Amino acid sequence: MSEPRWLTDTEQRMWRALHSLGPSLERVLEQSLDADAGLSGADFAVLVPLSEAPERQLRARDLGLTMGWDRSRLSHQIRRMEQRGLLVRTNCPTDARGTFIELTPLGWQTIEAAAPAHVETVRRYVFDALTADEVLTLTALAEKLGERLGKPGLELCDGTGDSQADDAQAEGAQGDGAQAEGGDCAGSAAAVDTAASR
Amino acid sequence: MSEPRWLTDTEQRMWRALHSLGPSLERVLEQSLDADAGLSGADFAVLVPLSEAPERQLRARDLGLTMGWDRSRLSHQIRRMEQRGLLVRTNCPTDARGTFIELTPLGWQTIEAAAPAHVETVRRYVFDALTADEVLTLTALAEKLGERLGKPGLELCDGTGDSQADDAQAEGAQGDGAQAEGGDCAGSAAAVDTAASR
DNA sequence: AGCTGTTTGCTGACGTGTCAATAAGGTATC
DNA sequence: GATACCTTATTGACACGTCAGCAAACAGCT
Repeated sequence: MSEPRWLTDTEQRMWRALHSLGPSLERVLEQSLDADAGLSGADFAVLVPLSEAPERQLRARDLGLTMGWDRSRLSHQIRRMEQRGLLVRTNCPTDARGTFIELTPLGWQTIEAAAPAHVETVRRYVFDALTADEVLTLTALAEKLGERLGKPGLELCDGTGDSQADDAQAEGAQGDGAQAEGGDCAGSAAAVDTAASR
Repeated sequence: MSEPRWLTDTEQRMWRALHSLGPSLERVLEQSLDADAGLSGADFAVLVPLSEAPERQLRARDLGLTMGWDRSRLSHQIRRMEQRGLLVRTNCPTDARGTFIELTPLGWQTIEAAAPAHVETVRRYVFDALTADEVLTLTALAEKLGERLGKPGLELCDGTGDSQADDAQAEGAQGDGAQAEGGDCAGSAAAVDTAASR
């Protein structure tokens, strides 16, 4: 095993910013969603596809596929939401295994009331900070990364390709190892990801 | 209340890509971290600051501030990790309320072994897909958004300083911990605009 | 028909994060 | 030194997501 390709200062800075972005975004959205409509992010995520579906109902299978959710997770979530009266479960006539999830009037009313505040939050915290060009740029970058991350087993694909990545900057940024005896690894760990939290 | 400022198609596309990025990233990191070292993201997040600290120990308070974690969450996490032998708790001599969290040899060995694979994962899934210019661009955008979204956990974060800046790296840890995933509302992206149209 | 494998959905157990309450040590003020 | 208040850390109850396991229903095949 060769020496790990530790991150440069520049890379580290990007990594921290990028890695902390998800939780920050999530935190803000979840909070305002709950404050405005008494919904969790998961609640909202379920309500949206249902509200868009014809008859405001979907098979549990399709709902799960749409959201990329586990069947188990969806089942638990649906059960809780059904108890709160946001939706109901009905039998699927064509497939006895299936279950239809249908929005109740309360569920519809709830998401209808929540949407304006939600979009306003998204605007205020995201789009109001970006120019039109930046939106396009960020779209391209996010989609590129998302595509790569989406493929679970993408271990050895880069060999062939155009890994144009570069390594302009030298590394060796790990200075800090000094204080820790011996192990320069302390620095290395930090180099990867001080903000490794999830 | 005026008409909500619904998202355009272009904005919606960016929103979807951006909003799904966090969960995707987390999923990949968590998975490989667990496969390579038997650690969760939270485990790793705790180990990193400890491994960098002098004497490899920190007060629970400081550790919590560094990561932007709740006291309660930290206490639970520390208890579990102590049971696994990764760290130990000792009394703080100067403040009887305090608790020192200290890395055990096993804990040190664990993170030392985990770091190389972790940084390799980050490279493969993120940096290998980006050019040097893109890294700079993404850094700027992510930092701009992150700033607006507020510091995830850390009160003192980068803006204010604090940083023990030994060397290049350092700089306050951007906590981020905050809450765990929760819904990755890919759908919510849609909702922001779709529910709007009607 | 029977056999086999897959799909669909549910459940219980478990790990983790959040919240409220608790306790105890410190600090300020009178 | 007694009072009130803040800080620090822990705990238990609860909500949520993941996992393994289950059962019923479908589909394909002989």
